[in-house]
Amino acid sequence: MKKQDISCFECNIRYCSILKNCERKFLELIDKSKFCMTYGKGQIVIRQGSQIDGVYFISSGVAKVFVSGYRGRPLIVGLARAGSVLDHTTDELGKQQISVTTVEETSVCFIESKDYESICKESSGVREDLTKVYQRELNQMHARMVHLAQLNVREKTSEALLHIASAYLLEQSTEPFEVNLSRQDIGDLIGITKEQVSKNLADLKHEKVISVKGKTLQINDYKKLQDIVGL
Amino acid sequence: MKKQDISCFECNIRYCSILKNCERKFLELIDKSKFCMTYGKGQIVIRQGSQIDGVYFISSGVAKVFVSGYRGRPLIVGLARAGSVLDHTTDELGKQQISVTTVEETSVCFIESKDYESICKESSGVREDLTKVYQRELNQMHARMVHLAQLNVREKTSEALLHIASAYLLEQSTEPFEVNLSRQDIGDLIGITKEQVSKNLADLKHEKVISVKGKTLQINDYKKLQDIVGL
DNA sequence: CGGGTTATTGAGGGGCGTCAACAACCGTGG
DNA sequence: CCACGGTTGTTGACGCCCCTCAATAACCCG
Repeated sequence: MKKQDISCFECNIRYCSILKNCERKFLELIDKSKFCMTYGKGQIVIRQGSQIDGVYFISSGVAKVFVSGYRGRPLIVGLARAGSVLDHTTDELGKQQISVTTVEETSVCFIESKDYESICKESSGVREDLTKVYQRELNQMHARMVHLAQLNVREKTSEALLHIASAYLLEQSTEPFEVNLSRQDIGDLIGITKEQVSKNLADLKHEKVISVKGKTLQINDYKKLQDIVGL
Repeated sequence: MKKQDISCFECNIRYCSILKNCERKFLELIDKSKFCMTYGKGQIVIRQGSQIDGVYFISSGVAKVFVSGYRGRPLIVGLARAGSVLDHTTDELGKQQISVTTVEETSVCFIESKDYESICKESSGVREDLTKVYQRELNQMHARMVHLAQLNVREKTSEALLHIASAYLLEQSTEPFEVNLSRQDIGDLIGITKEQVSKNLADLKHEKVISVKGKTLQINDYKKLQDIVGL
């Protein structure tokens, strides 16, 4: 983990993050109080149970956000990518309720809660965007709950692939891309075993829906994947 | 559904809802712009896809909050009870993303989004509580996702019972109480079939953990249920 | 190149969904 | 009040999906 400050005004996610409508004077405040860090792949950004209270912005890279589950298995509740914000992730006592580890090299910015809250209080731009983020997050979580509850493993595998693609690629690109997630990780995204992931990826490969070679993945047929997931 | 206004100042949930720290002048505003309604059991409060944009407060009763799922099965994402708030339940276009139907006779208050937002903007008390509500909600959803993903049906049944009890009872009361949820509903709370609910309730009954007679349910041993759920 | 992790594939078995038959319950109308 | 049809709940048989375990292969890093 190395520290390297970038100006908020030149940040690549300035216009796609939750701060896109942040007024200039507040962005200046954030710029002064923030910490920027870059983590190598596989490093811990947040550890569940720790007491750091604040907000993290992901400015590049991909990280897995997970909670500890049963019998030693985590559940990956989502993949964070450039533009994602990790907010309100603590309980009432300020203890982190999630863990975050990087999958790629990723850069994050951190603002302490008190600084962030004072800005939220003042800035209607930030507040409105925050509201929308919540709305989307809530609806996404509901969708994922349905997937976890009702899909079979083939459908779950397809769902996981779509989730991964949306974290790694813009739109529905059919470009090959390198994924540093293990089969176990993919399984933990959707609550199935690594063996089932292997088998179902093999199936989808034979059906030419995807191509897999080593860690590179390529999605040839988004429509088919969406059809499998259904709804 | 019948309309019947109650003053916010005399409302039974005034001090346990999200408005508990709402300043007097804002509560006056809410009091003027709100609509109070009482629904009989089994009535629709919100229909997924409808365009009503605003916030609902539950002042009494119990309602199921659900999203449509696969193969005609809904997933009940939670039970709302007195003090619950249904907020940010629409997508960007203002379409409701959840359905809510009453299980008991329940009273709700409704405030239009624009009124609500102007109050959020002004009232730091409301805003802070809202933040905490989000925090809790998010963490609860994560917990439920883990349950959906990783528990077996016996554990899921126990989890559902704890969920129901917390919606119907104060603390961990061992009083019998009447539940108007069908076995199917209980199954839809946690993604299992009604038959499995039946079987597992019978098991728990034989183990004296619960008592069931008709629609009345009694939880004798909370600790045991929590042990079964584990973690 | 070699040891350790990760991926693949198959065999086996059990958990749980599906189906079906029957019982209990509920509101309605005779 | 009982009759009765419709809904809901209970229980069992069956079978398949998917988890577990294991053996082998592929990969990765020093």
